[in-house]
Amino acid sequence: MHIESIDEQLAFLGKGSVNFIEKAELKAKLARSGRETKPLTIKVGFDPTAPDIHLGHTVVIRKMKHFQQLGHRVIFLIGDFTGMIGDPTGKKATRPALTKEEVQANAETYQRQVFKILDPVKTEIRFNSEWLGALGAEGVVRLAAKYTLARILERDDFRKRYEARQPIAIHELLYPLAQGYDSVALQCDVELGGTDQLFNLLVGRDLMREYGLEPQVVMTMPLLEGLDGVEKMSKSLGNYIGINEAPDQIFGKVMSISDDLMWKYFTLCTDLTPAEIESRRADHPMDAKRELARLIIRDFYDESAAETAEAGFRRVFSERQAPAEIEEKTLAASADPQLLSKVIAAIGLASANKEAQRLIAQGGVLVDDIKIDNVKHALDAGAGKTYLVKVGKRRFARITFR
RNA sequence: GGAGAGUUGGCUGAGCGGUCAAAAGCAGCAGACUGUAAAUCUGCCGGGUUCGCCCUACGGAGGUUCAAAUCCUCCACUCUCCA
Repeated sequence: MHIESIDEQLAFLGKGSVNFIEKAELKAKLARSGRETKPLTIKVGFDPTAPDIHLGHTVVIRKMKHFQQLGHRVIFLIGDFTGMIGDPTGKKATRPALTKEEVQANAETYQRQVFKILDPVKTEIRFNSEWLGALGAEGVVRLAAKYTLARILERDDFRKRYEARQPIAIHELLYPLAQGYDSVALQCDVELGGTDQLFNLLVGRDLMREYGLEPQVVMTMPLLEGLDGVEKMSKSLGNYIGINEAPDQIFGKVMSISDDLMWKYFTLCTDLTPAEIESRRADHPMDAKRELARLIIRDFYDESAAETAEAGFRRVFSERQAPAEIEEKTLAASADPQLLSKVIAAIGLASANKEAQRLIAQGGVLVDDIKIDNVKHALDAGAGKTYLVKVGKRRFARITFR
């Protein structure tokens, strides 16, 4: 991709961003890069412990791609050293240190997923233990000497935890410094991150100045709310759309986000221009959302996968039919009838017998398309008997007694 | 080293001897409605059960009591103040 004017490049790169510090500096860097035909170095850090990439991660990764499209060099930095600290924005401060093998395995998982979006040729994968590990105790002390406690406590979550009398371990204070030092070591031109990373990214600027380098430009991207529409998308909250998930799963999950939130997904999870997104607002919300789901699936699979997923969705939810492929389950046959609730629990359509009873009582269970609301309903479990069981709107199984 | 405060279900957060499987909110699940797994409304939301009850649960271990999330002792962890 080639965009002639630097102002157009700036607009392209800035799409969707929240903080952009300083735009003028990036403009100068872009101009110089063009003059000297020397690509800029863009860094983004990733946690080595969670190699399952979801749509939330792709917001920043997509931005990395935009820089690549303009010919710049992107560093996918795996924070194997900082991972020992664990970014304190989370609740759990300290995480177990990973072994070299685990880090390596996670890195490979990352690569498999991340190259669905990024250009492998223009991507460099690095590990920050390379330079942070080499720092040693003395180096850490020297690095720590470059910052003050007051400045560290400017960070919002540190300040809040401090004021709320919540524990802050000393090593957590080193996290921003370590991350900032990454920028020094790599001599970054730009660092990208979520808005929650703003402080850490700015520390990188400060440290680069301290080390006599041109400070990096900092750009932050909004955090993407998950399926619940409230919390940030994360694996631990279970409100995520994983890029490795099956297309029909992705389709259904996208359709479950609220009409309001859909526009944010359009902005952050597709490459449509702001004008193109605006024009979608005239569409029926359901049609717009279907297109969004297709676009997202196409990024990670292809057009035909997107179409198949959409057809499956229409079949199950619009037409209320059983999906084309249904999981087959086999249970041991018995001369005695088997309680439906126990059967449902046994094949995993409910977590427990109690839960299955609840679902039946609430009218959420269909056997062979007939609603069963009697908790004591039992199935004839003779050999060869087979049933199509539907629990809720989207859990199906075909059970056969053998 | 001393003095005090605190630790409740996935999360936030009430309860402070029985009526507590534990208020409320969030998240989750189901139903109705629909335009979709949107929105809204309603219900459910530890497990087992011969549906009588039984078991597990309020940081951990003991104890007092007919009865403890609630009282006592010790332990662990966190915070505050003093030194």
